[in-house]
Amino acid sequence: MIKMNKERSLSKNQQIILDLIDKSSEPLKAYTILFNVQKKGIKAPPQVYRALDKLVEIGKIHKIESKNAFVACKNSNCEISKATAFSICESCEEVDEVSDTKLSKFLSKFNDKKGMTFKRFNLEFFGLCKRCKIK
Amino acid sequence: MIKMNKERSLSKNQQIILDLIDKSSEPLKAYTILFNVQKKGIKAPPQVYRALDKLVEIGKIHKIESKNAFVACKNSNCEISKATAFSICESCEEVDEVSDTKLSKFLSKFNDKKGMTFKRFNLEFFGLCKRCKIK
DNA sequence: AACAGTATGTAATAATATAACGTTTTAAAG
DNA sequence: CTTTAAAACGTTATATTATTACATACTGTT
Repeated sequence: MIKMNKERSLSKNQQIILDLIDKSSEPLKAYTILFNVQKKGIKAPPQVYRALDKLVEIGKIHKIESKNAFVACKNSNCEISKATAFSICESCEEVDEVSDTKLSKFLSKFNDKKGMTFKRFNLEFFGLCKRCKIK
Repeated sequence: MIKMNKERSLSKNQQIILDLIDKSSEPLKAYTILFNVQKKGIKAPPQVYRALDKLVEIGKIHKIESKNAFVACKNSNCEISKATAFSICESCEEVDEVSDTKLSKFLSKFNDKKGMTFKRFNLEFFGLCKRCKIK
């Protein structure tokens, strides 16, 4: 395995699965991933879930909780994702990562009244995308 | 003229399940609910999921997406929940509904760069609660 | 009473995720 | 180069979460 600069080198299964998610235009579910990588030798759910867990952990992908599906991180230098926001069209199901400095600053600075310390947040917006509004 | 808050009357199963969630101090999962209401005649998953769907729809409960669990809405007059935020302790698993005017205003006003119109959002903060920080 | 909409009960099954095991590979230190 | 510990792997089985499908019953109008 070739070790790149500061880049963490992914294992074989992790790379196969990241490649698949990366080139997908939509969030992929674990079993969709499984079916699509069986020809590459990944045959069982734990192999997929383990790679997904790791990829999430190192910030290469994010889980869309409301859909149990995974998307590649668009912020190429995002290593550990602690501030994620997504827009989800309820009509066409398109999902996009929202990257807005004001938003992430506001939420990262947000302080709980009850004294909790936040390490991480996940925000999901639902609505209609430009195209679906017209229809 | 008095404008009545059109109270929706809940069905039997909906009421049983709402009561259970309401008096719970923690988010409840669908099958935990099922086991706890079997003595009341609710015997199968679809009965639980149908009631949950309806209760979510009318804003009586919220789903904590990252936990596949349900909590009662604390805003007693919240009819249709379109702006939800929760704090989740990663140590003790305590979940609280965050109600902060600034936060909900900021997020409700948030405009997507890509022209999406948002109807609703769900925000989940993760961290350590007061008590767990001390330990 | 007739109708539409909502809710119910039930069986079967689909979809999502993890446990538990032993083995192999990797990276780094001696 | 060998040792070693951590990480990743492969495999089987099973746990957990959620839905489909269909028949029946209840509720509130007209």
